[in-house]
Amino acid sequence: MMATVPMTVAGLKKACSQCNLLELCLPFGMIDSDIHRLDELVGARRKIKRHQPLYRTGDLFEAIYAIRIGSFKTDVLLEDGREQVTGFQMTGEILGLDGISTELHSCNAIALEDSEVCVIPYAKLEELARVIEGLQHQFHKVMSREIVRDHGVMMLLGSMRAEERLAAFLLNMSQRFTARGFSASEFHLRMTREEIGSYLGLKLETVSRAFSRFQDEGLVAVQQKHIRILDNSRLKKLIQHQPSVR
Amino acid sequence: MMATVPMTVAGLKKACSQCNLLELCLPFGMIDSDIHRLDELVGARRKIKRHQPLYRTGDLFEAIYAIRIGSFKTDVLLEDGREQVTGFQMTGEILGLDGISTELHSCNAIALEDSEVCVIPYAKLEELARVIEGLQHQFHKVMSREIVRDHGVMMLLGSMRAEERLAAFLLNMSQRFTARGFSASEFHLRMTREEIGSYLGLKLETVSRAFSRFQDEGLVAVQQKHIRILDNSRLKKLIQHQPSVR
DNA sequence: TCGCGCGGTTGATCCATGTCAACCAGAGAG
DNA sequence: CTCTCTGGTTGACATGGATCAACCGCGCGA
Repeated sequence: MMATVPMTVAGLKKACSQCNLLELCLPFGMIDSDIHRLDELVGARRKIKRHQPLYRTGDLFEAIYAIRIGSFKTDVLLEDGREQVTGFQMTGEILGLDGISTELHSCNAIALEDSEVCVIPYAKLEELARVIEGLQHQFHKVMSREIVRDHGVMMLLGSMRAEERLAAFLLNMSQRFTARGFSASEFHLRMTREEIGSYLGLKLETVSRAFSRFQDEGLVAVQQKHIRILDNSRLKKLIQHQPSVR
Repeated sequence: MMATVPMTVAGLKKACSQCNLLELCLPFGMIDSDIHRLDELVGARRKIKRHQPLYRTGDLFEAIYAIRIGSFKTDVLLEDGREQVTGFQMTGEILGLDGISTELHSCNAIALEDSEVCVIPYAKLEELARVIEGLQHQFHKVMSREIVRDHGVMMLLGSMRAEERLAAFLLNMSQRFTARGFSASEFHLRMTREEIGSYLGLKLETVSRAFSRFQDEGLVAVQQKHIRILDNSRLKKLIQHQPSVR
């Protein structure tokens, strides 16, 4: 059983230019001729089984990863066992940026379902970014977007109440599913209540109760991991309506 | 009254190579000959008065900034007035990375005291990064470090209790003062209790009470914004000792 | 097909932190 | 030197979410 499945060179030569995730992934916004030059960038593909790590805290950093199939969570563990989920990633999104700063990964990336990633050797990426302006710029955008996203999560964790957090989470998921051509109003969550809770800074019971309340209020229909958003606009209002009128 | 104070070309030509913040700032780790080439990068310097913004949410992104003198906070505002401080920045640290992704700044950067920054035009930075490998790499490291730092804050906000958060905050400040050649155990905070609270996801009263409790316990001596750390190791233990033994 | 176990839901109670309010101290203005 | 204002401290009380515990039901393996 190999965890890593290198592909033939022939199979890889067309990695990016033929990929249907182009719109979401690193090559976004690049001109066609440059995208063809990207094909040499992707070193291999790697399949990761559900619950298996793509990388772990402390692993040597050598590559970043673009998700082709499936989804992941990233988390940070404290010595005493506490876990903080720092993000959920879906197809087209980039994993591993945390490793650049120290050459060691600073979090764990765990597959939420059987998944597959493109391995992008970091040295080669830097090299190519020096000659393909579009790649350089897009890569910087991807990192910056991650920083902005993190600020959003801080906002969530620092200033919002439980139901606001869950509403924001659902709307964010919905928006990302939409961007991938799936339904905005009906989707399947790949993570457990506990993982959602860890991400949102809540206990799983609180997440569960918030789901139930949303259901009672007719905002969403919840059946385990299957979510149907019934009242998008009321959900949106929930987020930025101050709770106490003072 | 000009907010922006462009310097003479002569004054700028030596911007980075003569700067004593070299060890902390963008040029870190670069070889001497490259650092000299950096001198052309810094476009101007800008002085910012206490409480004034370096940039605001929605401002067009054109440059990143390296802090020469002083300190800043960055924050995100919600429509209903809630504020989340996303970070405090000191000399040598880089501001503005949030703007790359959308070409618009996505947070406010406010001076906590009279400060001065080096303006680094982003277009020029990308251009130089394509020819100076060391600059490219260091720039990526800076962005990655920001992402890792953000994950740490999420950990704080998502999984730690009030006193743990404050302890982590104090230790982080101490470590950063040390890196700048100041005392590790005695320093002056530039931000208010409310700003600390916003950063840590707490109300100012809770911050104040935690300070008082630390003082009672002999961990630190607090006099308004002046902090003296008396028992570093006990402070450290506070962070990762699970509170409930179950 | 049945039984087991994990993930999810719900209820009762507790507690950390928020809220509201009073007061205090130092800094800056007149 | 005093007044005032802003930031900080402290106390009393309220509450959102955590904790603990019971139970439920779906999916998987035997």
